[in-house]
Amino acid sequence: MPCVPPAIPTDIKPEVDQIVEAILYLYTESRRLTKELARSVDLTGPQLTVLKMLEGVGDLSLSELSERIRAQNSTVTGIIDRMERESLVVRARSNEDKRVVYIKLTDKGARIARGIAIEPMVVLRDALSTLSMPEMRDLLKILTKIARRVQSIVQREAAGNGNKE
Amino acid sequence: MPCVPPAIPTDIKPEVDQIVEAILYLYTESRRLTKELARSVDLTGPQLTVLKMLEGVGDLSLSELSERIRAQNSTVTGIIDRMERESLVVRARSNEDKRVVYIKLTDKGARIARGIAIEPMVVLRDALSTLSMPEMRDLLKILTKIARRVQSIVQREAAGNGNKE
DNA sequence: CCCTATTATTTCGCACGCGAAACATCTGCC
DNA sequence: GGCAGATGTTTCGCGTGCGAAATAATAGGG
Repeated sequence: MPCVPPAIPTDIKPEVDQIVEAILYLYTESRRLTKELARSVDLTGPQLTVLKMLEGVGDLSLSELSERIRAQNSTVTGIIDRMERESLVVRARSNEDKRVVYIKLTDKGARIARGIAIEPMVVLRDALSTLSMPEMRDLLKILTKIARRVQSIVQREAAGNGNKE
Repeated sequence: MPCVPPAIPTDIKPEVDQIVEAILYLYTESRRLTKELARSVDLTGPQLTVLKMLEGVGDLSLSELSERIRAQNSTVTGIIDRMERESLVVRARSNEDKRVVYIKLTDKGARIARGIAIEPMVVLRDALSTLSMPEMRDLLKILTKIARRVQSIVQREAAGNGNKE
């Protein structure tokens, strides 16, 4: 029989399940809606995210972009390929370091970005903004706590995989 | 400047952003980790989810399954194709209604499901279970509130698209 | 200066994930 | 009984999304 370290205590299981369920719902539904809205301006969800990101913070290298939208480089390469095909962005090789590629909005891309009122995860944002300030702070505090805990687990995991001498 | 109907009030924007950021982090990181763990038993993330679901609630039609794992039928068809290829599940046409297909675990599938201690979204579950009971209740209450709000927006959206005559 | 390790990006193969259209079956209504 | 519309599933095409390997360029030690 395999080793089973964590195993969630049964007395809190229902609450945990419900919370997970709620987070899954919020994430998938918001994502779906955003995608649908993006489609009305001929963009995909990730493309909208990239467009808005570049509009907000300016040119980014492909790695910086991947990190910010939480995707692998190989994924972003594909997204940028398709956006370049649509003339929404261009790739510009850096002069200082010829390995890095900067992604820049074209005029067309910038124009479209300006014209779009849709932010990624709109529905979630709208729903959140109906909360009272104390609720919002409570929520943020608890989520931050969970995130820190997840982060520590992730790091431990990563370390475990790395040290395979 | 274009018309921007919803536009989140600027005074709460930073909080909203941080909350969205946190939820995105929790979701993507948990998903990634689960996928990685699933890989150690030669399953993908969705396949693990399906396996555990069938183990927990028994046979399901393809539609029921899609609904429960929050995916389109066409997506689940593909997942089941691959799982059938690996002899983890079988399709069984219903006798009462020959349109519906029941997905059943094979012996092999059931055995593997029993042997796996990994639940979908493990990391998130583990992190959640470190919260105090009041924190958990607060969190659930607020998330439920948000989810209801999202749901009402989604429904309004759906109605708007349906009535197109 | 050169060789090696590192870093940035791309390529490849595969598994989702979706919407639209096709297909099969069922239901109700005549 | 027959047919029109509804329902369950699959097919198709396309866009992510990932990890591993390939490629290109830089940095650092000798």
